[in-house]
Amino acid sequence: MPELPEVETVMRGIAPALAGQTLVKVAVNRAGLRAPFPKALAKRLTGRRVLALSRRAKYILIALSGGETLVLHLGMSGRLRLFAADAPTAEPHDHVVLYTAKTGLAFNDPRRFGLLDLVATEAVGAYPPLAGLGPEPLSEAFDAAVLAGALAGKRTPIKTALLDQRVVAGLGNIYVCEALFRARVAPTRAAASLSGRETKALTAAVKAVLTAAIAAGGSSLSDARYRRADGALGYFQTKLAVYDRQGEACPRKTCAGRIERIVQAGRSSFFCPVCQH
DNA sequence: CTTTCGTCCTGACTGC
DNA sequence: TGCAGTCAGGACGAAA
Repeated sequence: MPELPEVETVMRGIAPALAGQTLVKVAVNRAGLRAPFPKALAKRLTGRRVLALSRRAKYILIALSGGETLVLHLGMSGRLRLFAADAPTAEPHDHVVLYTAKTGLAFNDPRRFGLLDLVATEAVGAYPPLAGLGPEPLSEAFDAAVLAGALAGKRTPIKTALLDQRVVAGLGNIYVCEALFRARVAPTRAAASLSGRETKALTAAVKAVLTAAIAAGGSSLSDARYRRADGALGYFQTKLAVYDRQGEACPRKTCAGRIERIVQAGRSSFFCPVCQH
């Protein structure tokens, strides 16, 4: 569900409430999500100070005193909900709740595809889910030459290639569709077939759409599962050009096309067959 | 090696 | 109203 802009928004939302605070209690309501929680997680975390929060790809990293870092992934349906400690709330699927003196932070995830793990801070980069990730799309490490290199020799469709977190980290189904639309590249194109010009346009489109989405607080689609940590909805969904808009007119004013939906690698792709080539 | 496919799980929506 | 079927923002492991 959440992609890079949503994860970034959530991380920024919880950082002020956690950074510098001490964890006074950790409630574990369920043994594990995608991976089992470290044994006795609750006890090991109590008394730790939160040093800093950051994001890598779709992972939120919460660095703690004691040389360990909480690695958190929201999966498809994960949500972090911040509440005041003197007005606690509980909802179904609150799997883990972190408490500071002032606030509680619930990790809620109905589908349980999310991940919460505790890793040695110095080894976070080598932690298997993070180890093979490609460049951060908003960093200077991601440019047209790097993308071209990652796509070289790939026969898979460009849509599928961009979902591969080893190529570029943090994109998901929504923003891949949106970036391809902005770059006017058809999702069915073989990854290695893009011209230098197209690769350049695609790199710029990825950066632009992610930046705009972060500014809007992410996208909250119709099921409204994604929320900011304070409960507010993102509003970038109103600006999506193609995602979930099959049948609608292409938003390019000079284009007479209609948005189509196809399935690639088991995932929906939305695009304009007229102006994306 | 690369690429596709099924699977993990719940909830929301569609159509009969 | 009920119920079966479909689909979902992700990621992994097995299989080809």
